[in-house]
Amino acid sequence: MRLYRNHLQQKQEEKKKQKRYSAPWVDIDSEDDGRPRKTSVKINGTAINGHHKATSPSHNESGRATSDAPTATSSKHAAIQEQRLNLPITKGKDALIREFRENDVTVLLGETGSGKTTQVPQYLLESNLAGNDTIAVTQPRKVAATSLAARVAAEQGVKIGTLVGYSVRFDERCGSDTRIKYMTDGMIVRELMSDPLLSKYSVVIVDEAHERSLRTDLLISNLKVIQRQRNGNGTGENNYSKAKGKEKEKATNPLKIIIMSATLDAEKFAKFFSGAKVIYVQGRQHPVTIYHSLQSQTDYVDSAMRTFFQIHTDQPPGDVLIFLPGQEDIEGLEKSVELFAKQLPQACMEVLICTMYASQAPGQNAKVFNATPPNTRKCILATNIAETSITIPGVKYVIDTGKCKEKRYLARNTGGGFDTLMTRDITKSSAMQRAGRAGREGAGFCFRLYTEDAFKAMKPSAEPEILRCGLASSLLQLKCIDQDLESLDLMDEPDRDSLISALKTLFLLGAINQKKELTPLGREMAAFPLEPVYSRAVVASKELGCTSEVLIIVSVLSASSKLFTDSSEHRDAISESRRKFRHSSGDHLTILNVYKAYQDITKSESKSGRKAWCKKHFLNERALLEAGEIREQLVGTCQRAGIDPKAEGGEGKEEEVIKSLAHGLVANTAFLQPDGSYKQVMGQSVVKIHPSSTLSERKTPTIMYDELVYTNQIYARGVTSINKGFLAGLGALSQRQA
DNA sequence: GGTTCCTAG
Repeated sequence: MRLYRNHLQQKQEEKKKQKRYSAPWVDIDSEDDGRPRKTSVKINGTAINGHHKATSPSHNESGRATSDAPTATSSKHAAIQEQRLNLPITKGKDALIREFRENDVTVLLGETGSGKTTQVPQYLLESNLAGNDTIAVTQPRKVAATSLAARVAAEQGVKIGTLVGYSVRFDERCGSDTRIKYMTDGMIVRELMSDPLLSKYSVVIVDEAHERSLRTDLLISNLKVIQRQRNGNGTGENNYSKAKGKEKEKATNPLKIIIMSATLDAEKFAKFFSGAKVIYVQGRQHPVTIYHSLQSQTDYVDSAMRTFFQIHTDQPPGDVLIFLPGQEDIEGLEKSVELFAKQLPQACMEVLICTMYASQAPGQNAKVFNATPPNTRKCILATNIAETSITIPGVKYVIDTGKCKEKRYLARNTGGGFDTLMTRDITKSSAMQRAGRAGREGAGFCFRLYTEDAFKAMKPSAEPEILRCGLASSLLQLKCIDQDLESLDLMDEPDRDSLISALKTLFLLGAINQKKELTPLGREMAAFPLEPVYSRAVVASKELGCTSEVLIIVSVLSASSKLFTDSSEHRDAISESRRKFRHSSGDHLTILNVYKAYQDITKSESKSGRKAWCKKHFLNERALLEAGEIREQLVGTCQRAGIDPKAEGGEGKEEEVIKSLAHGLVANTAFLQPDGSYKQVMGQSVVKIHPSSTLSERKTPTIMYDELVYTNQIYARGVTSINKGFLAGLGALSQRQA
């Protein structure tokens, strides 16, 4: 395939002639016949099913299903049923049911669009394989859980929260009659703490297991143990009738496990469950023609731009999705595409640029879903958010830079104790997932800004999260159910250093003792859905009488969206506006000021007034709303734990708030050195206050911080000035010698 | 002078 290069670009490229690629792309996928592939269900390599009628894809698994209200008219219901029958998985229904009946553990390998996530729970229910208990279907993301539940409820013709329901943080739609329950993996891991055998569920379906989130991994390990306890010492044979005959206590109802994975790792799951059956279900995806660049492109932002204009000037209509590692590159590319688009000849289609990344305001993100205006091509610049979380309609072309950013925890005893955030090459499965985004609605094209050899050299799939992140929080949760990261049978064992780091953190906080045993304080802390450093602060605030303030601060810090919006464009206006909320002690009390100011506004202003106020002060209202929900939840936890959530230090008691936080952040402290940098109290690292902090550029003698992140340097984020004498009182200094 | 993506009765 040859790509047209226009005059404008040629001028631009003359300087970089040596970098140019003459015949830019190599076709590695010739399966471009414009027809959806035939579908089949294979069991252990054997296809047990034949051809499928070619139809347009009726719905996707990530589910844009909420519009199908359960009050559907009969014709609407009929339409839904027909869509159901046309799913690739439908022809394999009987074979699947047979397999589920015969096996306690099944690994279901299903491509996107196969319908496995919506159909399998219904098959189990309809064939009475779940007995009278509930079928749990876990998801790594909240949106997926809620929208899938809505879709399946519509298919069953019931209202959500009756036969079909969901359970995610802050939102539960379940009743006593709920038999199919979609939930986040975090939710079921929390349930383990009160019901270690998960006795409510007769089937647990772990979806998106290939993503290997920390919570999914912990769930899978626990399921293996639970199944052994509930089914007797099962050796792969069906223990259903055996267990039933015993009529022991209620918890002995048998458990079936279904692991659903998109690709590749299926054998690993099967092996983990001592040779469980693997079933393969093909999906429905339109063909995507993939092109690789002939030479590796070092300046991926620039070559993404050139590739976009090649498509734009040469290819038929269809939107373009460009994958970039982060906000900075997105903003940069946005500017240059804008600039070039203005100089296009009259005959060209217009270019509409949409940007999409998690920290962008929701309204801005939502713009990609607007219909593309006539004679216009959408150019969507996105991070990984468009890879799995969100499906954008209308995309026919994908440009893949092959880069992403990855967070990785560096253990304390290897000179770390902080997260690194680096741009790195993506994995094979990620590259395939990105390419697939071009084939959702019809045949598509993917342009990779890296060579075929570079693709071949990529790692097959991402490292599981358990090898990449801090473990203190999970370890504390496990300790509460008498388990341990060391003794638990895990698919991948975490790093020794990472484990020691987590133990050290919990010991410093007083959550475990020298014998690694859970302390009463640790149990108190574990009740809070917070990082241990923050639950420690909440517990400390009880004595210091300022729980109300600490809950606010900790809630804002735990929210997934950032409180302050950031854009290189209005940098000065932003810092000017922030001065109003600034507290001289640092970021934590500044957060408190912002939250209180917002609370005041809420009393007098309408919804739109609040929104305008946030916009004016460059605040992210979503963060404030989310913090409000978290705070409410924490108030409930406090009440159950016998902590008065309304206890307020009030005016003049700011010191108490800082002290409470310091109980949690003891290990996150540093001293000013003569050269203006900071040195960790515990650890050897030299750190710098992040430029976004109110304390950056100030010479504060002693600081505590929420976290360290290594990007270009080691930055401390969320910084507050702290009294050195008080720090010594917490034992932080003596720990240093130990 | 600068931040991928998720998530917790």
